[in-house]
Amino acid sequence: MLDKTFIRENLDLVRKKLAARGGMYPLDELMVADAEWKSVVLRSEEMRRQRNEASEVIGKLKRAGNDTSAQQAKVKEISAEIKSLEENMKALEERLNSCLYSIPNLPDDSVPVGTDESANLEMRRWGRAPEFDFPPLDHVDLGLSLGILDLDRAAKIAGARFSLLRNDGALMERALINFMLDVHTKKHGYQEVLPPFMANSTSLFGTGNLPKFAQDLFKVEATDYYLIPTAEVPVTNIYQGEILEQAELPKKFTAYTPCFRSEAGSYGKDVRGLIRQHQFNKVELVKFVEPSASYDELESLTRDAEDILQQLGLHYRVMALCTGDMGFSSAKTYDLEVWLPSQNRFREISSCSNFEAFQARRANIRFRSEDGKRQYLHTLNGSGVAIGRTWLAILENYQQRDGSVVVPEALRPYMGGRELIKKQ
RNA sequence: GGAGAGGUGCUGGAGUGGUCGAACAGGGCUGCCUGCUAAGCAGUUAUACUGGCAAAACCGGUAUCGGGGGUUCGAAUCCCCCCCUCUCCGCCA
Repeated sequence: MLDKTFIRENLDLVRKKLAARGGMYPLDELMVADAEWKSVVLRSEEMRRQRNEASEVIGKLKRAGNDTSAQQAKVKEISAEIKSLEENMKALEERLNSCLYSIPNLPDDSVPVGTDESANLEMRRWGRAPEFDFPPLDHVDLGLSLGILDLDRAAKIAGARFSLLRNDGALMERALINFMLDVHTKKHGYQEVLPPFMANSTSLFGTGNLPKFAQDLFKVEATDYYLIPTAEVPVTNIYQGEILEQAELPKKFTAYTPCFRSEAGSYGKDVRGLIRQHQFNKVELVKFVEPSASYDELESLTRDAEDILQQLGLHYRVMALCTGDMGFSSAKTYDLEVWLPSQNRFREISSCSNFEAFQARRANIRFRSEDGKRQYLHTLNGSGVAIGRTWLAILENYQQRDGSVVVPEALRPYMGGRELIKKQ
């Protein structure tokens, strides 16, 4: 959510930056509603002032034993008018908020301008694609033949876009979770948290998932609970409504959670395999930082996520998303894309974003600066990294001619020293 | 799920219809005092929106005592609904 006052005072800039994102946003409607709202507020405040004054007089007269029925009748009228003004105000507020809530964050000046992913900018690349002297299989064929992946049974249990891992497949998934958490806590200094896997609508509003993206979420019927689409939601909301001290910043958290996404609107996309699932595991990184530090923190957060891929020896590149390809709440996003031999291209495995104060304003997360002033802090997060996609990337990149898969060295201590996954 | 207790400012904690943005204490800040420390004395100490202003300072207004609604001329205080915390019972991994 943007600051209403900022929009009002920088309308041209806001218009320009939103144009870079593409899409239509109700800026003019917002301004009109805001002006109307203001005039109604002014009137209702004036009426309240009158009521307060008159009521005080009545109190005094009554204590002196005077009759006050005439004054009371008058105040009653005032109250009636206030009530109608308030109804008007509420309607305007709703209109104003629905505009405000539908406007995305403004892209940072350093974000490349463009309408779709073709305008994303490659920042750097690490490692090299493995070369095979045999036709490489994709992770589905590998996983099925190794007996570590069972999609038919998963479909029976739940449906399409679910998976069942078995034996070393399940073990490797668990190993990846532990490996990533260890790296982020021990090497990168993040505090590990294990949050609820469901969150209420207030929390989802705070991160910007609601109200606009309700269709992407699974909601638990007859409750206000949603399955979290990412750990970003519960972890960012840890400090919802709080005021932190400047000295405690930055605060850095890492969390493992499963993630649940309806994937509405992605019918026919990535239907094969584990790339796009209704449920997947992820280790997330979340930071609460001072505004002046947030872009440096985005760089280091991205490096922290990259470190995982480097330790696993997976070839990847870092993309700066362009204005048209960024998520709703983000001011700047780097995607990490890992090499997938079966597709002969890079696929997203992590997304690292600086939200500036966009989420902090929605979730009301502030900090007290050294001069005692309260202001919104900046939030960031990034996948550190997606477990499911790492799992399949390892299968594809480390496959052998005989269909077995070499376990990356960094992962072996987490798999009882196992060096190779063979047919089970 | 049943019964009960409670949710007030940075903290503790008063306050059962008007003079309450809220006693009192603690903490914080400013000044005085002081060889140093401790103590003492005086003052000060919320947030949001909004009017005056180009802006800040400042002055004024409105709102805020878990959230929402109601009663009333007037609500922290009365009534209703909801949320959260605690205790006991039931159920349960």
